Amino acid sequence: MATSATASLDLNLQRLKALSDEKRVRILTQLAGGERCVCDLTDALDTGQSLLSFHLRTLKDAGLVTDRRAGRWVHYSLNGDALADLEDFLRSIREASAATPATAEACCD
Amino acid sequence: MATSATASLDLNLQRLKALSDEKRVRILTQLAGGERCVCDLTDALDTGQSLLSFHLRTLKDAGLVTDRRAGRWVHYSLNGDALADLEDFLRSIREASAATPATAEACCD
DNA sequence: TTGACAAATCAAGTTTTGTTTATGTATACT
DNA sequence: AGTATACATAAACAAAACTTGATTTGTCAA
Repeated sequence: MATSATASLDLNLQRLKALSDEKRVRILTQLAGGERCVCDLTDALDTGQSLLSFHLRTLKDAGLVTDRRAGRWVHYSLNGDALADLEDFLRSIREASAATPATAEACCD
Repeated sequence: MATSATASLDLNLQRLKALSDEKRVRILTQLAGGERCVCDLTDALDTGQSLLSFHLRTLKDAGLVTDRRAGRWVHYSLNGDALADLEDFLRSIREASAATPATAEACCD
């Protein structure tokens, strides 16, 4: 068990919601290649600046990305720890499942 | 690298969407405790039967759960492989991120 | 200080998604 | 057969999310 205990169910849910949009997932894969400023992302994702800003805020509120101001530009980068937390959350469900006997309680017999 | 290559980006996205609802996450945590029939889940989640059926279908369409008919009852159980695929997908993004040099290409200097 | 540029915010409109209610289908029991 | 139970589906509605366009904030350069 790693750091998953640090992320509450609500936080994990917020992060899952943040990842439930294609554009936001694409943003993350872009950021996986390193820090990016918004102007680069608008080019890469072919999206309006305002819309991109909206999605970046969603990701930032969920703690999945961080931002850094540099002059006129704002650089975004991926927060790997948040992703790791989410992996741990999913694993905890999966491992609980694996631990249950194959023949679980019959529900209504 | 495990089985993640088997799940396309679209499938991973569909699964992330399926996990972006609190009730559906709670269903999964219930199923982590073993196979459950719908009637048990309605009790556990305090949700109408119809609504539960809707959410179960969403999970099933995403491949996150499987169902098994037994007489009048339908038993649902969690598909651990699908969760594992999702973990691998998140990890692949995270590890790509970790592999990039700390000082990435400056975007607009 | 003025103008230009990068990005965020706001206020709309549109689309998706979740919820409810009613109905349909399948199985079991008598 | 007929009835009851367990679950799925359909339509109508409500709520949330996404998208767009206009405006605002912050920064830099002349």
